[in-house]
Amino acid sequence: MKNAMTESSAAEFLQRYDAAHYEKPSFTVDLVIFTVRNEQLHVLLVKRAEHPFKGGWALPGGFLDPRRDDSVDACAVRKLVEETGVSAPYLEQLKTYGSRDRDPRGWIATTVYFALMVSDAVRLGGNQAAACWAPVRGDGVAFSLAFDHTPILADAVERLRSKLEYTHIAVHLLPEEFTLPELQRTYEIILQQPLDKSSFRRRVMQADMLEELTGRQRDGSGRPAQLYRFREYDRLTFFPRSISRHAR
Amino acid sequence: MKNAMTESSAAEFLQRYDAAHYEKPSFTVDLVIFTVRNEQLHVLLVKRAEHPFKGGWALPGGFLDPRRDDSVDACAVRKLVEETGVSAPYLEQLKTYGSRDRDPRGWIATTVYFALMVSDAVRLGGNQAAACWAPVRGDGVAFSLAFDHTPILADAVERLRSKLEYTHIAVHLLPEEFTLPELQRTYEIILQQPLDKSSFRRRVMQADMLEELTGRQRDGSGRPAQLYRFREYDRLTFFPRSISRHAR
DNA sequence: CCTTTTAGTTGCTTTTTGCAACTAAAAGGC
DNA sequence: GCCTTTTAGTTGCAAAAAGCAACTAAAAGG
Repeated sequence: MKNAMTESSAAEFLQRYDAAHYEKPSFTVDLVIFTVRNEQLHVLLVKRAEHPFKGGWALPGGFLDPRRDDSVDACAVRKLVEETGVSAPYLEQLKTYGSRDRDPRGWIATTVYFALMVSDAVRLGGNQAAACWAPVRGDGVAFSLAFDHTPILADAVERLRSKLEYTHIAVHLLPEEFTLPELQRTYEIILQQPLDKSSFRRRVMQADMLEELTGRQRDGSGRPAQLYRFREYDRLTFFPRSISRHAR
Repeated sequence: MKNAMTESSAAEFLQRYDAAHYEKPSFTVDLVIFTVRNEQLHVLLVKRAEHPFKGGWALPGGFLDPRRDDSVDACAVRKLVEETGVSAPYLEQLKTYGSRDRDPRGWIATTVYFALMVSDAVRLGGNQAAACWAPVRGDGVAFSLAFDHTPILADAVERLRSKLEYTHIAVHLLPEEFTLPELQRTYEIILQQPLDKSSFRRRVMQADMLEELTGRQRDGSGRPAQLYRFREYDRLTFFPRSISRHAR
């Protein structure tokens, strides 16, 4: 685009670049994978097979490999598949944490993603490591985690609750077909407060995001519930107003 | 904490770690610095002094230096001061972008922060490089930017608008003392739509975040306006409902 | 066929918002 | 001085939205 001289000096610069490169921090990607089972929010943890924190529980993740991973997002997807066998749930970048002290191996930055999935869909331990679903109480799990994973998990839980207030993401915690009472229960479990049935239904129906599966119902111990499917799995839609504030 | 054998094997592991380390991507921190001046949202851009994209406009930023920077956040603060001379405005992490292609020098990840500041407070060009405030129209600036900075800027603008909908962050674009019409104007400029005066004031006053500076007023061409100060500069508070949706 | 259980609706009250008209306090022209 | 213009700030009411509770609906089980 520019003249020949600029082009050649750019080429020279790039050639010399390797020699002059900055000292680099290490770079990892970690995952906070949420699911709801047994009426409780759970997070996926793995037992560390190596030092540091060998034998301790941690968020799944690991080093980004510039040869295999085309991008940070691709690395997150790769680790998600390795860990759960699931390829396309809801996956969103949370935040990047990096400092000199957070890992005894040195200056390491980690980009953390959070994922939502249906617990049945997951096949644990594909990565050879011991893994478990740990119930989330308050803003974390009952036991301590490796590295700075406890505050990271707390951030993820806060983000999840906050996004639940004004978006539809909870549908990603349910199978493709679900009922309105199931969806409401999911919100209640994560927000930790009961919601009014009629207000909840009004809100969801007005958002016009659900498609009624005509004639399909789910049986239970009472009247069968109508099944629905989420209309646009990719687009994230917003409620004009937060969902709790005035719970019942 | 564990037994001696575990301790010694951990020490050994850490000693051997350097040899076995992964190939690392390079790591930079970039800034999207917003201000409002002349009734328009502006973003700070710098002219690149070196290849690649030498002479082109880009978001300010650069390589993280593990020897100087204790953390990614600290690196962002350092670059903010280098670029603007301002140390403590509103600074929030936006997102991390990283891939093989986004920079001709190779696999580089960048963590992008976005900052809000009062335009008068800024002293440009402390970093020797040419810098300018570029007006934001729609979701970006009128000319093309280096690297993938155009979509990054679009993400930042979207995040700014979205946060304005349900938080108080606009106060950080104004000097410490400001009037309600000034605050409303700031919202209108960024959201690109007129807001109803009475609804706006009700909303802000109910949030109870402003402190009236009794007896202090700002003169203009009409009735003088009451001056206020934001009460809690650190805490971010939420409106229970988004601000636009039904504009006037 | 009566009770229990859960789903789903309806109607009314309360709260919140949108809107427009109103008052208030200054400046400037005449 | 007073009238017009300009911008700040308030008030009152209609419309919309949400909370709440009582209602109907559809199944299962004894």
